[in-house]
Amino acid sequence: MKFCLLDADYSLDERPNVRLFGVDDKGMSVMVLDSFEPYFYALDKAGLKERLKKIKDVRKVESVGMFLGVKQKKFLRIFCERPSDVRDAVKAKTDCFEYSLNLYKRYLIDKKFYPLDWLDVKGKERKGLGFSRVVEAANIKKMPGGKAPALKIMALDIEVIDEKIVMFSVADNAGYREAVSSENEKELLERMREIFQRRDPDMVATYNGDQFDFDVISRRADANGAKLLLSRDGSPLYFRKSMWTSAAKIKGRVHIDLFAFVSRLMSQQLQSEVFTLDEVSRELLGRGKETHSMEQLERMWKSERERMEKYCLNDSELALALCGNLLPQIFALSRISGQLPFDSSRMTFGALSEWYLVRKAAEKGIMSPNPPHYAEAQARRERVPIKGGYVKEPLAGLHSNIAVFDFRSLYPSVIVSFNISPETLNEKGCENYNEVPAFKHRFCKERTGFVPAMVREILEKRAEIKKKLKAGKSAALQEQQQFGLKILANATYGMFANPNARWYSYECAESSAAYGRHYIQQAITEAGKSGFVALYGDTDSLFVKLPDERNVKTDAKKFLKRMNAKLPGVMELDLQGFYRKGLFIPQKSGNVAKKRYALLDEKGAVTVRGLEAVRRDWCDLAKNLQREVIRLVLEGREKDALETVRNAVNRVATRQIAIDEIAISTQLSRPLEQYKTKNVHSVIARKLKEAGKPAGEGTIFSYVIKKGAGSISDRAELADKVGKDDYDADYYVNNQILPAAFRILQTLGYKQEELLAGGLKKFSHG
DNA sequence: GGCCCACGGGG
DNA sequence: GGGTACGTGGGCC
Repeated sequence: MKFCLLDADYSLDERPNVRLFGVDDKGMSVMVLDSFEPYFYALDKAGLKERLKKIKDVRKVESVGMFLGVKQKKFLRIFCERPSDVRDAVKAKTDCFEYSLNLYKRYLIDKKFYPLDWLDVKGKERKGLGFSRVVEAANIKKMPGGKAPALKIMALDIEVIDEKIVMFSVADNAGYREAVSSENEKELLERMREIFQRRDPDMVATYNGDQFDFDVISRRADANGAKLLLSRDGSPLYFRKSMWTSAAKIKGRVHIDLFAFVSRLMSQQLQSEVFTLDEVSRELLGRGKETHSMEQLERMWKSERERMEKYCLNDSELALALCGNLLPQIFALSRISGQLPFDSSRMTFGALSEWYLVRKAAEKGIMSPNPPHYAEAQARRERVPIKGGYVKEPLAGLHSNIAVFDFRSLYPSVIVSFNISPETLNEKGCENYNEVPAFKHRFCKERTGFVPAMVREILEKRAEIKKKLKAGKSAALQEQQQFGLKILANATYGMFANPNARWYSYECAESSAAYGRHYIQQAITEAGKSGFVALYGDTDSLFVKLPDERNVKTDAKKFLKRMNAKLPGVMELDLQGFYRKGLFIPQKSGNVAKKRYALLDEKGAVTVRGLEAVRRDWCDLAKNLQREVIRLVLEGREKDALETVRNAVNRVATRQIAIDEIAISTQLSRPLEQYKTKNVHSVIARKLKEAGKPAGEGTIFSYVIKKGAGSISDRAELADKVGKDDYDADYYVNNQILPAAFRILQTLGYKQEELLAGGLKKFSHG
């Protein structure tokens, strides 16, 4: 039988088994069981073999030669059921390695299987669990090539009112659409189970399902005593928890949380810096969604259920449509890194890079360094922070006719060009070095280090693909591949700097950053010599304009050519784009204004970076106003921007405002007793509790500041209890509207009082 | 000015 | 496999 590999796990039930999940060439669901013995390595020291014989769990020992750093050494490969336990028994006497790899990861690495590979399996076939085909493998081998399989993909979205599920919707790629609502939660969950079993998707897509939908579903199923079997193997929904994330897993189906992927791995590629389903859909699909406040949804639930069902279904449809763009990218990343789509879509850059290196090291007979123990990781964390990229402070204000350059894969090309690797750092006996600017570190030139060799492979593959793309060959697939390669290459610097990483190296990270600073500064200097005004620079990018009205394009191209002739190794400066306008905005505290700007491109699209009034603790009125002001300023309509602000002030003062527009949402992060200071949260939590409403960790509410005496928190009231005549207009003008608008307009030299009609210094309607 | 607490996504 | 991130801003005292 041939099947396409999508997912894997392991069980130790009767004997160690790796379970492979996928679909066959007819799209039928497949589970393959393959026995696989766990093992780990120990440095072969005198007497170790004898001692191992006395340890009960040890089943088999093999001698192998592998590289430890640059030296060939003898190791023992020790087969046993629980590598971590056996390692504890021998670690005092010798160094142990690769004892903490999850069994399915070990298996995929050793077999050289990559996700999305087609595998040919021979063995005993039987029916079982919720799979169309179950095979106990006698032999599995990799097949050449093969297309992506036909997968059943289903998106899911839920609606919650008063912390209870009242509605859910699904949309699958066979055209099935359904929204189900009920006051009876148990019934709702039963319907969900039934739909999962009947539609039987291979993949389930959500938007923030890890932290929200499945978390709520799991808790509500418990609360209702409902058995919620969404999986194929009869196991319950479970969460793979890690430090600050948890990942919802449905055995036999691959749950992809699109938000987890977009916010971790795609964020830099997107124009938007807000990763709401609305914004991401707008950018990737060209269509967004209606957004509603919590209060609006509550009202809809009471009186417009059909409309709410439509709203809910639309969210599932958007998630499904996003799969069209994002799944191929996730698959490309999995094909390159060797990590399962479930994992690769949730990893950080650093983790991806590390697993890629683990795989490559195994291929080359190199022992992977161990991840640090807690104390070691803590010690690494306590070192002086590594000095990061160079930031050229922006010229605050509005500028026209802008060109943006950036180094193509700055850190990867630095790592390759200067051979930055833990083994080449200050290598003894080496006479030919690269010397790091302003540091004493030296990297041997005589032999290519492991990390630079791997990064070079990635960069070369990417260059090859880009060549093919230029030749016009099957663009979509190539685009996805080069995206995956780019992500992986860029991840390496972050891995050097990550205290939890196996190949962590303070010196390598410090050196990469030092070279990076050196070359961006050189680019800034050279741009100046070419007649440009440098507006802003950060780490690997440079924003420039010409001091006069000449068009920037021809000069930019000339400069690029000159600059690239000077750069060493594989380093290269790219033209990122041209912009009609750019607004650089100073920071509130401190005087460095990095990472805060808004750009208007030649097609009229606005990119905003680093502005804070996108958060739910700003009211909608202030958030929308800030966006509008940015857009108007970029379009050269300062007067209109000013007028818009004055209008908003006026509307607040004359109470022509819906409460929804000034409601501020926030979330309780702890139980009432644990609040040390009086603030909006503790005040509202007490009120909720007194009214017998939920007020625990995670409870979200909206509030409005009422007029009257006392502190702001004293005057906070739940939004649905405040009437139009009760809100504090002064607060909303002075603490929400003006700060949001002034943040932008002060860069153009306006004074706060100019935003108020009639030259008032401070707004007060009293 | 120092501390406390929140933001991110979802409803 | 996991021993809460990360940088920043508003409100309280």
